[in-house]
Amino acid sequence: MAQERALPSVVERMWGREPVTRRGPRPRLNLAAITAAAIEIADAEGLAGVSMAAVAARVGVAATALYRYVESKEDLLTAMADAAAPLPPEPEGRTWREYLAVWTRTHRDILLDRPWLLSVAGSVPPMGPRRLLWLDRALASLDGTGLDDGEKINVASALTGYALTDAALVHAVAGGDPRMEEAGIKGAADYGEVLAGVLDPETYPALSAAMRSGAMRGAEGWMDDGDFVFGLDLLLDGIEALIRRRALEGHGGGE
Amino acid sequence: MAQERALPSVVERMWGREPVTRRGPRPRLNLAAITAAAIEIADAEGLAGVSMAAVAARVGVAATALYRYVESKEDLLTAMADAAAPLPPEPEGRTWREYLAVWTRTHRDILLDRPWLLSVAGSVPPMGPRRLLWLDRALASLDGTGLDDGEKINVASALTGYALTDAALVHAVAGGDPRMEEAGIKGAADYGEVLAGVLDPETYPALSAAMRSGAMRGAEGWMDDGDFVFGLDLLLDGIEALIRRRALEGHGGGE
DNA sequence: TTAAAACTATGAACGTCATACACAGTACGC
DNA sequence: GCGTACTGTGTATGACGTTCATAGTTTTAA
Repeated sequence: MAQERALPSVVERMWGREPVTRRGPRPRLNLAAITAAAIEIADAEGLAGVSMAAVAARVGVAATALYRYVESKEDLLTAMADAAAPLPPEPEGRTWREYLAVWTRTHRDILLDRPWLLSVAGSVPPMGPRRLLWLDRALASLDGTGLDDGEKINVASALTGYALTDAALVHAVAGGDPRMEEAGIKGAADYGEVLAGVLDPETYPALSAAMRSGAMRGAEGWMDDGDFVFGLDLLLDGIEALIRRRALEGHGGGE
Repeated sequence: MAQERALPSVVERMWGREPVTRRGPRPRLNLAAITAAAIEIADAEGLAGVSMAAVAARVGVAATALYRYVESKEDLLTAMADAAAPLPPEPEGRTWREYLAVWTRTHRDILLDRPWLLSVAGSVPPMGPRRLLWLDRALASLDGTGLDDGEKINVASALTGYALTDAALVHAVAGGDPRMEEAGIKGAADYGEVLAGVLDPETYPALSAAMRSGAMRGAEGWMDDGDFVFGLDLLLDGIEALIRRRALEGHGGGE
């Protein structure tokens, strides 16, 4: 039986494999141009501004013309999620730990720069050329550590996840939600203060104590850079421990 | 100056503080009933089925009546994200590590049970009674470890993030996207196989090698339970290292 | 007991959006 | 040069979130 497996058609286009056509007018557009326009809108107005009509207007065609290049708006978002990724950092002779730290931080910074990515990135497994390049570089940095391929992928997944959730949290606490600003909550300190007033110390003993002790207040407050490094080091320490364990187990191709 | 800080009105209602009214007809509904109906719909049909009209129909009022209890659909989603959380697991005399392992796994399983939560959970900082109860229990489990409150919160955040991204990944790879099934990609193994066919070994050396080596294939494939435990242990090992470090530094309240 | 006040739910209406479909125009193959 | 296959357009549709004026209901005050 012939293999039925293929890439979804958007993904095919993300890899530059636009269908070869012989007859008919030359296409005026291509997926990359459409995606770039959509990203510009998202950067300027957020995801809410990205309507098919708005994107089409920006590239100079009617709204329905986009459906020649994309099967649905979902497809467009998928393409955006990949195209928005810049090139991953260069290894430059760094150790795996140094490199993965930079890799994760850059990853997070990209998400903070483009908060709309947060709403899109988690939904689809990475299949585009840019995101997979990031994955490749993470795996490459772990060459010679003794981890097997599956473990390397898991490590990269965990770091990706950390970048994503840290960015989501920072964004949410620091002005991501207009309702918070309306309520006068402008940052982590306010957030903690309000919570401290609401929590019943009997049902929330540990949390209300933490809030009252001012864990969210001051210069060493919540969600500054130190907190990012903190969580990142948690993961990297765990990875380092694993690598050391593998090294002790012997370097053979064991089970 | 009087403190302007307050909770957004939905959040106020999530805490049971519905506004006290004296005159006029008794409200037929409350936020909890609306939220419960919305959750039932989301469980049955996914987030796409949750329209204001559908929710209103389920509780037996006109669509516009909901706006007496909620300022926007966003508000409703926020309330759903909190109400969907069950009670956190009980400590039952477990060590912090045992407890946080159960806590994180349960957290992830909830997200897999209700994939629609994935699209909602990351957007807003937890401010509702249920989600904060989870946070409280995580902090409580770290009592006596020598970590300060800020560190405890960071630990809980990192674990929350891990639960979230692991669930998102499992969901995405295993049937979360109808486009994948259309393309004949039914699981991680197919995913790996297709990628192996697309990747150019020169630009993606590490990744294409991993795919060709079959890292995603077979019983020890991608995204089974072992992979969840793998990443979780990474984090827990890191936390354990931190706790040990703190214990050595001395038990005083020093910086 | 009555009148005003305050609040609830309703129905109709609006603007926006994603998308389907039939059509007109265009370039290539024969 | 004719047919074919493909591209972009215009129109239309149905769903959705939300606004607003209104009718109806319960409580307060006289």
